[in-house]
Amino acid sequence: MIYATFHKGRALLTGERISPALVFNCGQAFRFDPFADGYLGVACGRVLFTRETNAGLELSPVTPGEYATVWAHYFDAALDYPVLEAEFARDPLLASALPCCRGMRLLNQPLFETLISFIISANNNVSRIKGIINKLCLLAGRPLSFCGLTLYDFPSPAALASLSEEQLTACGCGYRAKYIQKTARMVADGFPLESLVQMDYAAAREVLMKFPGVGSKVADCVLLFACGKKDAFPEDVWIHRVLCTQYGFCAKNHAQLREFVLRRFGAYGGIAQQYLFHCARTHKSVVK
DNA sequence: ACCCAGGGTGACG
DNA sequence: CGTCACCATGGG
Repeated sequence: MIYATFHKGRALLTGERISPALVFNCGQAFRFDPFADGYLGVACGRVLFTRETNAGLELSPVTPGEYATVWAHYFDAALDYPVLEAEFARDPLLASALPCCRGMRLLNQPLFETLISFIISANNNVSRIKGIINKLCLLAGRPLSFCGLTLYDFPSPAALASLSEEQLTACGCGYRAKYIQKTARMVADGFPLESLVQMDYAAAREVLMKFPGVGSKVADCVLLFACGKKDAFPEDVWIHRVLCTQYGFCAKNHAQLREFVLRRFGAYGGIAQQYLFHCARTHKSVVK
C-alpha cells in the first residue's frame, strides 16, 4: 500500500519502494532523464521531478489534487507491488529476477504518447528512440517551464498530424515517418483511443493493430503501458531469448505464447515480463 | 564493412 | 497460418 503526504508543493510516497532510476530506464518510458539528484521529465502534460530519499519517493511540483487525479494512476498506486512480487517469487526463475528489480513499477502512461513512442521503437534502440521523441516534442509540443528551464510536452494528435513527412524524417523517424503521420491523423480525426481502456485484451489488441506501424509487439506495449492490461506480454528479442533458454519455451505464434504466459504468470504476466526483460537486459551474458 | 536495436509490412507459398 | 526481403538511422 502506498501512502502519500504533502508538504510545500511536494508529495512524498511511502509504503512501497519506487526507484526512479529503474522505472524510467527500463524501457517503458522515454521522457525522463537524470537531473540533479533525481529524474526530471514530462508526463501527462506536466513537468515532474522525482527523487528517491530515505523517507520515500519525492514528487514535485505536485499538489494533493494533482496527485489524486494524475500521479497516483500514473505510478500505478492502486496495485500493491510487494504483494505481487511475493506471488512472483513462487516461480524460481522469476524469483531470481526480483533482486535486480527492487523498486520496479509499471507506469500508466498517456495513450497517444505511448502509441506513437512504440511505433518509433520498432527495430530501434532506446537511446535513439528517446532522441527522436525529444525532437518531436521540441518541434510540436507545448512549452512548459520549470525552474527557469523550458521543457516540452508530447505533441497533441493534431499538432503531430500537422507535421509534414519531411519534418518527421528530419527528426530521425526514418521509414516510420509515414506510420506516425497516418496514425496521428487517425487520432486527430477523432478515433476514440480512450475506448481501448474499457475493452478486453483481445478486442483492444485487434483495434490497435489496425494503426499503421502497430503490429503484435507494439500493440502489447501500448496495452501494457497505457491501457492497464497487465496480462499483455510484449515479446521482443530479449524476452523471447529468456523464455526460450530459461523456460524452455519457444513460442511459434501469438496464441501459443499467450496460453503459456497466462498459465505460467497469470493475470499480471505483463509485469513479470518487465522484470524478466530488465534483468536480461542488464545481465546480457545470462541469456546471450 | 558489418551488426544490432523493445518490429512491421507486403508478397508469397 | 509461416517465412522472408525490405525498410531508415546511428552507434558499436
